[in-house]
Amino acid sequence: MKTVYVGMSGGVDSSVTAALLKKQGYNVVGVYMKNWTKDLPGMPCPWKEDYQDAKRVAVQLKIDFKVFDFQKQYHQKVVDYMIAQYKSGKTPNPDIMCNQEVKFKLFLNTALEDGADLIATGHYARILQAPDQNSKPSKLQSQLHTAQNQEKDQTYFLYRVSQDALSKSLMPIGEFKTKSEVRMLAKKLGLATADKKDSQGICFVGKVGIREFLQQYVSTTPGLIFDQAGQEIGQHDGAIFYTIGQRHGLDVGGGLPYYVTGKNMKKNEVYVTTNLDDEKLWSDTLNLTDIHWINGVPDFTKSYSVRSRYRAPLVNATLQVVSGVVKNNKNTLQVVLSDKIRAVTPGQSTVIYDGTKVLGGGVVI
RNA sequence: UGGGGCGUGGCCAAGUGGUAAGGCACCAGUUUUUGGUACUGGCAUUCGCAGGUUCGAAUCCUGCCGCCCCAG
Repeated sequence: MKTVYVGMSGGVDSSVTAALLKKQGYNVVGVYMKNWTKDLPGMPCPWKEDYQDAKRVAVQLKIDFKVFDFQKQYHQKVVDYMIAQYKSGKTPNPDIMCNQEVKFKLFLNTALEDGADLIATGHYARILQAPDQNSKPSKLQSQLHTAQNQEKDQTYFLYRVSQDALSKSLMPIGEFKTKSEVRMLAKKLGLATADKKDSQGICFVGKVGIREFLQQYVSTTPGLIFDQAGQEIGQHDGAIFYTIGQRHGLDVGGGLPYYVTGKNMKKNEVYVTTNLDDEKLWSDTLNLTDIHWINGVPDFTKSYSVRSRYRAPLVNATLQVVSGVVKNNKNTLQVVLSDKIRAVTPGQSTVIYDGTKVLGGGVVI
């Protein structure tokens, strides 16, 4: 009997994951990852409640339950990264980093050392064993595929997970076509979390305003806001708080809404436009760095589809290596899109798909 | 101090006798395991101030205050 450690967040999805695997005959151990416990202004940390919900479900399922305390590492790998990125004017995606570093590295390794054969999470994504096209006596490889539920697909957050980690992971929720099916099953099993509201905001931290969060760690000074004509139209309280495409929070009114088109961290200036068609807001080429390929470098002569923010529609694209050979490293990859997309933002990730298969992706420069 | 114009919620702005449109911003909620976007709702008992006319005025009259433009 294989032992699987299930990351239980206290939500429905991971609760059902644990229940399903138990039913399938695994020796299931529930694990609550204690990554963040700090209250923030306007957002008390939900960890205690989440922990209790996870524990409650573990008791209902009669499975072992453990707590892994990763607070220190979460802070180093996710929070520090996030703050550093914001300071440099980028808009990072902490949850992608969390999956890469915490869930599918630290949690995986800790679980394996603790006696696990596999880990599992409640992600809406599928891990499929399929033949490696490139190997001669085609061996099986672990691939990441989009969830059956296209609406909830979470592969966007998972493109940085390694193939090796995938080979030791299970994501049974990816087979569900709708969220309500997951909920119904949870209800049928009588799980305590069946009706718990979906969580939002930064994973583990909760639904904090990014502004309140950053204010805990950086000091800011007011700066100027300029419109598309170069006219000064107002003041902001720190360029770090603003991101491309953003509309609210500028506190400047007039006739039309203002959208952020860019910013200069050094001058502490924010640039905006009232024109939704402004070319600064739309682009059909993206340059990516920090490329990560799950199953190796793909065929650049083919065309793929691409997603540059969570839940955004897929856009057809071709890939071009700008410098050097693109492996899992720092070379630049240019992505040419078939259609323009709005508000491409440095620091955010773009994920590349071949049908339902996730090839990998990179971070927008 | 000759001529002309204007003053409506934080901003822009309809409304010129019948009892305050709309947009932006802001706030709240919805959607969303990042940021952001989008959507829904809320938001002036009151129209620079003071009098007057009228059944009734932000809308007409008078005075005052403030701002802008053209003159000289």
